[in-house]
Amino acid sequence: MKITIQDLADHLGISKGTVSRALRGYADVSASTVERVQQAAKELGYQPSAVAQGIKTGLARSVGLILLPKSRAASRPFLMQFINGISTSIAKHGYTLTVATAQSDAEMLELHRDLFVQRKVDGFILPRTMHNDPRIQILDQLKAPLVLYGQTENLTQYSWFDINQVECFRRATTRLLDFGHRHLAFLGGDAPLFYNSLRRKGVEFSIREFDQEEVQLQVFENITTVADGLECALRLLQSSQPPTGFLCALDLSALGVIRAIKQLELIPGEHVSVIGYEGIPEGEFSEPSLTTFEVDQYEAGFQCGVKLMQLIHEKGVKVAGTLTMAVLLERGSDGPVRFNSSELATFIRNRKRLLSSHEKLHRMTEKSLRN
Amino acid sequence: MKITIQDLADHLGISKGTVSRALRGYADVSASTVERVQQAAKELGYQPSAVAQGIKTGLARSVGLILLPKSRAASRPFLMQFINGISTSIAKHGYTLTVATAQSDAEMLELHRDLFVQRKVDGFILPRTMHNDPRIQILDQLKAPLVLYGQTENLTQYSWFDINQVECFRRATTRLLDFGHRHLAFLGGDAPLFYNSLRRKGVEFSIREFDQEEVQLQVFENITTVADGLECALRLLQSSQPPTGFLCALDLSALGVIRAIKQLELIPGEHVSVIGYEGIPEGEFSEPSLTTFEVDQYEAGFQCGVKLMQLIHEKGVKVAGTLTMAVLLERGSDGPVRFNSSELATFIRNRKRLLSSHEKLHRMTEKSLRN
DNA sequence: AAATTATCCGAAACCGGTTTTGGTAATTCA
DNA sequence: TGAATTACCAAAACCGGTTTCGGATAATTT
Repeated sequence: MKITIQDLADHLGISKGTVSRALRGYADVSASTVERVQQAAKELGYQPSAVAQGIKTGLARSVGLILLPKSRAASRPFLMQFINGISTSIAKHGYTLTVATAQSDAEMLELHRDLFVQRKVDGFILPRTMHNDPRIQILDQLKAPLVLYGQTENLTQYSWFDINQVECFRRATTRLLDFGHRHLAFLGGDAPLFYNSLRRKGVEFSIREFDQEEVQLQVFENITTVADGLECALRLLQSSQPPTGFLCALDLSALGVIRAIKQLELIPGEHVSVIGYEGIPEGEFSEPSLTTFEVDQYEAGFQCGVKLMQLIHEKGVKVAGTLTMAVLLERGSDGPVRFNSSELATFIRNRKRLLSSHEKLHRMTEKSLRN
Repeated sequence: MKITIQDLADHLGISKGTVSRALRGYADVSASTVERVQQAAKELGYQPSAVAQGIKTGLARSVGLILLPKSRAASRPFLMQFINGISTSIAKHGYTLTVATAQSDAEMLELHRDLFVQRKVDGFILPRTMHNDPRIQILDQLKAPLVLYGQTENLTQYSWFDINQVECFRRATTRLLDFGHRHLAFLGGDAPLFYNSLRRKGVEFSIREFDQEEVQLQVFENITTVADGLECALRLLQSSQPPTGFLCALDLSALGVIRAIKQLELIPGEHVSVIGYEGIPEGEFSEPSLTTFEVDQYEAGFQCGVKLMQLIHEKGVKVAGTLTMAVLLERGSDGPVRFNSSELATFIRNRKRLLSSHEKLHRMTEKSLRN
């Protein structure tokens, strides 16, 4: 059924070794033979079996990406373009992407080991790096090539790609400070993941740089969904010292904050400012649209793929990290401070008290409009 | 470095053939030898190379899934759980998932052929089936096992899995008709994809079933994003015969419709009803929350994986299709009709005229509240 | 014209497994 | 006790490629 190199050799009346050397571009094959072989290969639709090639070369020509779908909220938006980027860059080397999912941390580690030991993949891309990432320890032991998407401890030993998240959050924070905000809240994401400390560090760095004792910062962690952000912001805004500016580690939580602000009948971007991070599509359609840093996930995947190909093919290549910037999308969810924290607290309290009468009024105008 | 079957055989002082037969469970190996081999394999961490196995068995033990990221909007939400489902079901057979992306339709076809001819995958899962899907033609030619996620022409020849979308949209439509709606709009999705005709068929079926000449249906196609839905609904609602009920092939467009309704200062679920399909997370957090059919993408992927494993392993197995239902999430975006189409048109016209004065009034109350 | 060197290709070894074949020793049966 | 099985395993063939080795022929040099 499927045509093999032997079939091709028989068809041409030459040995299969010569066919192989012709197709691999060895010098000791005459130009005319190379021509004939290539021609026949195309005609008969011959392509060497990757499996058979792999046995001699020791390479599976595949790259592993293992996902943990339980952390659904955070990994959903970035996935498609990230996969696209990896796939596109490694395709140039004849590589494909092997994607597997694990239901637990333990299973994830096993999967990494098994996939490499069984030679189903030649290396890994590790997204969502953790503090003292256990995946790295295992793969180091196996001497498996790996590229990190994100940073971690002992970075000089690895190839990695990341957005300069410290700088992003430094800029975001400085932006709010320049707008006159003095009471800020940082809603962090998944605590065990390395990105979280980086983003927080950026916020703290900016405040220290600002050199003002008067700045108040409240820090929270594990705010990863819209619901989390909504709940957290509702609570904070109704406290006695509400923040007037929210720095959110994730767009999803920022959308929740915006929702909370609107629920309290305040105007996001006027009464309270919000800045997110990641650039998910929903942010564009939110009202007001979300000011955020847009991360190019395609590019991230692409670069990770390039680095992994280097590690696998260019022996003795030095590992290297790359840090790029995300683009700040200045949209509608932030702006100059209108109230300071105390004024905001009063405003919210009053508004709350008047809410019932306001509702009545609103219903009245509604009724009058209908008729 | 990596331990081979020969290493293991040498270590045990037996031939590699016996090691292989012991591990593969052949009967002509003594129980004690099997025991010794398994023990040693575990101790030395030996796992057979999938590449080397594949050369003799002819199987790569991988399944192909090729994505077209340009159709970003529609494929984004379902991806993660779908991949998870496939990966989980095929893992039981030692299979992994090979994911590749194509930038064009032509490249997609090439990729299918190449991956199979190079024996990088043993079969394919084809999501987002099209009318006269060209992928199927190519794979049929190669006699490549395939499973469709979705339906198409000549279905009896293939294994497939799908949601009964005709029934979903029949129910959705009947629901709106029962609510008293008589002017409906169907916002279809990607026209070349097969699902689109199915969903439309469900709508038309319900209306025919209802046996009323008085029902008005407007049909649109290629409404695939929030922006599309917003634009289309804005236009329709401001026409002389606006629909009071929207049936959306995709949640994303339904969210756009909701936005349009709110932009016209109408209340979704009261003045105008909207029903979506797919059950994306955003629908839960929309205001009002979106009435929609929740599709279990994990289950879909899982079943596709199961069917493909059957095709590959159980020779002579009959192809089979499976049709399941999605769950209707009765949420806030639909309800009993308040105005008929003409009344709604008048209402919208009046409201528009009064909008400026309303705005003034609103700003006044706003000001009064602030002080 | 003989010696040397290039050119080109067939033959064979090899990669790491699986599967078949065949032979020896132990067991069962007559 | 001898013949026929049976149990077990080593050896070898094989899968479809790659790569090494060596030899034949043609081209060049002396």
